[in-house]
Amino acid sequence: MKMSGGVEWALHCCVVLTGATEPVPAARLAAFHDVSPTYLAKQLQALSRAGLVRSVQGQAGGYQLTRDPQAITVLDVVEAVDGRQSAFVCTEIRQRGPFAATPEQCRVPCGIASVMYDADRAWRDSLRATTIADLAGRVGRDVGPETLPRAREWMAGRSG
Amino acid sequence: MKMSGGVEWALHCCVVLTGATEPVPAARLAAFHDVSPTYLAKQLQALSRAGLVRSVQGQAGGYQLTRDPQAITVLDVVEAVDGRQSAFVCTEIRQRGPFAATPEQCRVPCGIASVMYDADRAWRDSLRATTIADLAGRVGRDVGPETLPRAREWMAGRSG
DNA sequence: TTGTTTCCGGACAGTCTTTATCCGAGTTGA
DNA sequence: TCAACTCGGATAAAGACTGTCCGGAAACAA
Ligand code: SF4
Ligand code: SF4
Repeated sequence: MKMSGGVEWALHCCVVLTGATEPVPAARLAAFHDVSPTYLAKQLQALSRAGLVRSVQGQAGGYQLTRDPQAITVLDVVEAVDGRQSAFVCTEIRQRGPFAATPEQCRVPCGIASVMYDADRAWRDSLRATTIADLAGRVGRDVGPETLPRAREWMAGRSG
Repeated sequence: MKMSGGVEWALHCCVVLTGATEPVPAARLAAFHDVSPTYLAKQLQALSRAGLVRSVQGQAGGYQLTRDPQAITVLDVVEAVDGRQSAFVCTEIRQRGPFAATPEQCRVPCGIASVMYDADRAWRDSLRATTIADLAGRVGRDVGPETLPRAREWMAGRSG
């Protein structure tokens, strides 16, 4: 029951991209967070596949958000990186053993699976309620008002 | 983001133990579900450590619930087997890189972590809303009214 | 055109958690 | 007393996650 650590990286990258006006290279994002550049690239590719960020190739290329930060939820990022399926996977053990249920009795998910899926839905609903814009606003408030412009400037610059 | 498969086994065992009047050996429970006896034993040990079931040793030993099934929630079982900590673990990457936050700024969890913890709380609340008794009732309804007494009889018997 | 910068995708080790198994300690019942 | 049966924790095998690498393709500048 452990979520992929890359989710945290991806969320941080999305927040940082909120304040960027030009495409930001993956290497720059990795240097900003001091994490493995190659592994972060993998997470960014997942985001790109999900359509959350657009990848611009070429000399001034990099990544940028495809839509308004207000239209991207935390759930979108989590599902893009960590997968879309429920944490609970039913092994259908009720169809095994001496008192196995018949396949016709297993048309509908049993009570155990239902409870698990309901909980998973509640989890996802909670994540869907917050957008990247909300996160960016809160992070900006936490870190102080003068840091964000400096970070934005560092992103645009050549070396840091 | 995958939950331990043993959670499903443990929940099934708790439901089965609902209708047992004497201690049921782990081997019997394993045979009932046709799963690895030794590995199931490990899950039962976790349940025992959490105080959900009582282990009776000796010749007629086995496992039995410690309290009323109505007083055991699904969350209790999940936390006993799969652990009690949140799926999201913060790596504190905000303290790394050229724009690292100072430790005094990191007294409180940031917005990203807060959202994750809130979602985790919603998940746990949802699991806490259902008890083992509810599950047993629903499973009994799904599987038909005549199966449960037969299963109970099989549990008490010697071989089968 | 040519060269540089950048992303993309898959193939490849290292590391950690999950899965599965074994044998000894302890208890019950005869 | 004795024997049989049980749980319990320590011990290997398997798989998933983490991290790395390289060749290819696309865009831009000279
Ligand atoms: S009873 Fe529910 S949890 Fe168990 S195998 Fe069937 S669907 Fe899965
Ligand atoms: S900003 Fe939040 S998620 Fe990121 S390292 Fe800090 S506490 Fe963790």
